Amino acid sequence: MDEDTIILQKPLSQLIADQIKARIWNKEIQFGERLLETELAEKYDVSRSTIREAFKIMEIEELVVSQARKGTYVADFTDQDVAEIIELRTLIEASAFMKAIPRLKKKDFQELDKIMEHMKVGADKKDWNELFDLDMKFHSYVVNLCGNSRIIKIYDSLQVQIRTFLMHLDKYYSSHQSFYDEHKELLEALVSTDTETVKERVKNHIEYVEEKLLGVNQENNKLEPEEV
Amino acid sequence: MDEDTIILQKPLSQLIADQIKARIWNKEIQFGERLLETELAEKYDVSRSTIREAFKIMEIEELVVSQARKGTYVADFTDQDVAEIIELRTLIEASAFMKAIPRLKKKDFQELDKIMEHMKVGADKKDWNELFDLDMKFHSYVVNLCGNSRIIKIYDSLQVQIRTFLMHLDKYYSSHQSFYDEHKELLEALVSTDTETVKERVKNHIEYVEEKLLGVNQENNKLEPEEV
DNA sequence: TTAATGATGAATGTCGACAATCGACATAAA
DNA sequence: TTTATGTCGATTGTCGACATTCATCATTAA
Repeated sequence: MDEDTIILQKPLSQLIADQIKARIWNKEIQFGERLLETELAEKYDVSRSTIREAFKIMEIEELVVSQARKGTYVADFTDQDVAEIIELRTLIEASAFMKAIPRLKKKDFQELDKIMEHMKVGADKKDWNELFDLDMKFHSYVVNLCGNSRIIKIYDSLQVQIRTFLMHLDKYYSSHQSFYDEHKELLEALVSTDTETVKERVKNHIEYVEEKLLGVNQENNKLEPEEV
Repeated sequence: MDEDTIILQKPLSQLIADQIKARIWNKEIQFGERLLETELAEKYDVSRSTIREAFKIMEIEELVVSQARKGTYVADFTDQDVAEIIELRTLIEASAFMKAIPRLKKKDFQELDKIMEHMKVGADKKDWNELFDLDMKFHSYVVNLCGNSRIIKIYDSLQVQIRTFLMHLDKYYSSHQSFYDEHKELLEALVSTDTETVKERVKNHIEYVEEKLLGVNQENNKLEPEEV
């Protein structure tokens, strides 16, 4: 272990789960890779029980999959998985955004504006990592206003999954600037408070992520790939 | 424990989770009740580790909620929770049904017809328990055709939750016969394969469950309550 | 050569015990 | 009486060890 500070209050298993999650994001652990209880227990200097609990936590977040007596594996995001996640996200987010519209107060727009300012900086710095963080913040902020804790929970889980497979791509079919512009348009739709406009823009926005970031449906797409 | 047959192949923790779930359905365990690891370990004659694992399994199904160092509690379905679950179900099911329509084959309709026949028998016997089982089968069958494993998973979890709080009501604002009729109409809509018709009927159907079974929005409802 | 069988090591499932923490009650101070 | 503090039992968190199951590979028979 890097540190042995005595923080606690959170269970060790939760901390371990966070560490493993970070490792996956950093590509130190690959998709589909098997996670061995014994090995990780030794690595983090904790017991196997603790690792097991950490696995369960990550299983709830759908970051790992475990089969009885077959072991625990990091989720493997095939094209099929990505398509499923995006379909579900579209469904959930379009609905949540529409429910959020009438609840948007002045201070909410101020908050969203602030995120957009940071995103502008991130775009100038061409920092995808920061842009993705702000992207998550932006969308989560609106979805959190929908008032349905179960929808919010599912959405959070989807965000983690999306973030995870985005981190594992080695190039994106979009510029940092247009990523910013996309969110700017989405915000303008929200300001209009017109449900149909918002619904359309959310769907377009997610389509954008699918096509321009992931590069799927490239046969219909003439853009030149940009390096990250 | 009732039996000590040596089945296995499934982890003990999974079997324990099933048993506890059954106990909740049978009202032997109340909503919001605290589940003590020690007590259950003794009751089922297993170690606390096993009970802990069972809790995690139920947590994934959202049947229990656990807070670090505060314990694990059976989910408490407040009116707010029920509203959230139904909202989510409407969203998910309407979408899944529409995606399922073009995939419905002859043998699928035969299967659904068979379920309806059983439901007719259940309605004649005025057996809510059986009707609810068949209701779950009917809806799950169609949703399973949608092709998105994540949507199916969420739907399964919702079914379990709905089934759970339905079992805890002591009366329903609907007759067994009209429960059957509702599904008959839903099936006819599917046969028509018209997306808009199906979408409408799914929403009406879930509204029906909400109003006629749960008795919410009774101010707009002149029906006399029927005993179970 | 191929398929079936059996032995061996590795990994998961389960266990009981100890450690850390929480909640409730009793006691004391204001 | 009310609030604060300290003790103690109860409960969860973590641990290391044993039991069971799985996967691999060598061996053997066809």
